[in-house]
Amino acid sequence: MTQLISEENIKNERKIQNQINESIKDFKCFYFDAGAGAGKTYSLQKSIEYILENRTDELLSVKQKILCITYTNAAKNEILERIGQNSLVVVSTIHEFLWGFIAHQQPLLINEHKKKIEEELGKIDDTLSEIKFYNECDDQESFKQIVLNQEFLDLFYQYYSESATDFRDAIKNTGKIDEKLLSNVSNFKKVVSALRSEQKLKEALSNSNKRKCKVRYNPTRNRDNLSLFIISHDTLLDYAYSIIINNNIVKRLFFDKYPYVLIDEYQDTDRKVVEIFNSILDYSRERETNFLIGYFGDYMQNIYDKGVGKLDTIVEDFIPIKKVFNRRSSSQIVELIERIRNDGFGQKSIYKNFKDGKIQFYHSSLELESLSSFLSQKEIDKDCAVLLLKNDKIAKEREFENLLNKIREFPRFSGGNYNNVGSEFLSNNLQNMGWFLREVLNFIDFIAKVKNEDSTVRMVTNFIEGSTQITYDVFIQFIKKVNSIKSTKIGGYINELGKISISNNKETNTNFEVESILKNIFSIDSTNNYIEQIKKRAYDYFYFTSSDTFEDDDSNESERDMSIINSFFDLELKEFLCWYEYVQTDKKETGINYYTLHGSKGLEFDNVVIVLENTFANKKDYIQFFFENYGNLNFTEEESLRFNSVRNLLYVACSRARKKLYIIYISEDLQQNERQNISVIFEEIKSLDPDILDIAYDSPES
DNA sequence: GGGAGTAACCTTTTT
DNA sequence: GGTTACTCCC
Repeated sequence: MTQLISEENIKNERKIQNQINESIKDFKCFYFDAGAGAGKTYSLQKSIEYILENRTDELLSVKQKILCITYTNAAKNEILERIGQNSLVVVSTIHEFLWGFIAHQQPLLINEHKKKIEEELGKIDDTLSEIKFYNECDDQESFKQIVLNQEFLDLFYQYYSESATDFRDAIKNTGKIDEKLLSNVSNFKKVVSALRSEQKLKEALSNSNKRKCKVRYNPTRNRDNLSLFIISHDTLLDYAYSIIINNNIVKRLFFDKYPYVLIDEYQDTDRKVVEIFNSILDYSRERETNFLIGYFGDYMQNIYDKGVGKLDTIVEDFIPIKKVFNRRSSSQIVELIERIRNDGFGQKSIYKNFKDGKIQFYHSSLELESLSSFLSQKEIDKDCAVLLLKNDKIAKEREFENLLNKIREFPRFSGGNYNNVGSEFLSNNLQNMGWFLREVLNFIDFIAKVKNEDSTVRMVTNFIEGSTQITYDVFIQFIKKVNSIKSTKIGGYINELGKISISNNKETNTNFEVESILKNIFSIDSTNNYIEQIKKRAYDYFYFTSSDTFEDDDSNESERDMSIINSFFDLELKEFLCWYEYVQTDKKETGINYYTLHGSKGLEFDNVVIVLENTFANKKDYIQFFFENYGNLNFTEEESLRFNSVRNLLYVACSRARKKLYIIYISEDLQQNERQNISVIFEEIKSLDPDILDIAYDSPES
């Protein structure tokens, strides 16, 4: 059934776009708020097209461009796809753009960098002064000399991650450190690390005036390395902010070049970015130059801490434009998400007749034993997404749990590097994937293609050097041999694969080396003992924590503890295949898509199943807090932040559904007010507990 | 019982 | 890396 839009709503929608167009025409800055599924990106696209239709000649004659800022590369690509290539439109992520804009201002950047280093040195000073033993140290200078000695540091970092006792013993055995300084190991570590960075930063500072010194932006790693003049995302914004705010010439360069700036998903952009644009706008007004800023977004979908969220108090004189129509969902869903946001935004379905949606809320007092039996019971198998809070649970459902847990044992993913799991292992952006894991993924890609009967010959032979010369006979022989590999473990599998030999007596010039596959994928050079070489690479990757203390890794190779590496290669190949399936994020029309609630942002499905649980974000009542406090108006600032973050996440997740939405809430028992509020939002509460009749949970009225 | 030190545990996502 | 949970000792 096609959904129908009334004449009136078609008109209403057009009116909204006209409002935007008028603002653009008159250079009146605006912010456009539209709910989930309203078609924000479409409005943005139309706005760009409007400018192109009316101002192309003008832009061309003064060599100006339209600037469209997005938050993610994915969004950037989508917009580029929609508007097509056009030299008058620059579409860019905010970081990419700002870096392009200030990268060549090296003197200014170096200046910022020096300030940043000074700041950092100040922080180090504070840290040191807070630690008692160092403060009371009679001779700090000689202590410094002892611990900053390279040999000492080598030992220090070698034992850094060992238990406190082992670490203490190792340091004690050098005979250089008085035992009483080691009574608190973590403080000792803190002091030595602080002194080490202090030394490096001071060195960097004294080098900063050299000509070759350049500040560089590294977008692939979210960490500054100030002593090497490398900055990352947040620091880039800091520098850009300072440079632009304080330089009218730079501001003028900006608005002379880009008279129209449109910003997508404004709620996610950093507050500093808004302030940068505000300062440019102020100066353009001073100079009486036309300059337009338009924000497009939905503050209710701000689910990351850094985003600016609501704009009204930051851009007070901007025209607010709002769209209440929802183009995605059935009226049931639209009404539900309106209740979740509960701020009177007034969303409504744009359709006359899209009223066959369905919402069911289930409570379960125990963790679900089998999600799949729930799914099959509900007979949802098409265009469906299951949304879970944690990556752990996704790994479990997708059956690569052991792989995930093994990964977390390595230094690269444990301790302070805990967050690397997300970016380097679970990232659906292959560019961000860790280098060794990318090799593994590549290998799995090869296996998957060999195993898949639908693969073309080309898809498989792409992995083989000199593959153009392979005869069909040889190819079939090869596939057969690969498919008869017995080992179910990845290490064993690689081993057997490396041993495959293809008899090739017909054509002497056919150059087919099975080993070239492994050589290519894992960038190894010698021709034997593949698995050992690959394990060596694995070690280099998994044990390199990049905390810039492990610059050289020619640590005694014979001393390397390979036990975890070995158990990594003892994992079932199947787990790797499941992981591979998961990170290939292509949405499946049939079958079930798994995402985190966060990761579902921007997507849509006919059917959505959301599993909610309370242990999340270091809380034991993450979801409960929202249900208990729904409608509460007396929040402290902290409570309000907490409440909003759950609300926004639920809003994002629930608004993915077009037709059917199932919520499964896992919570030991429901409090009275919690139950009441859930009933207000979702109406009926059903129980998934086997021994409880549904009726016991019906809403109070019934 | 409390304080100090250590070990264990942890949310998501993007740039 | 930051917070919570445990353990040890006085």
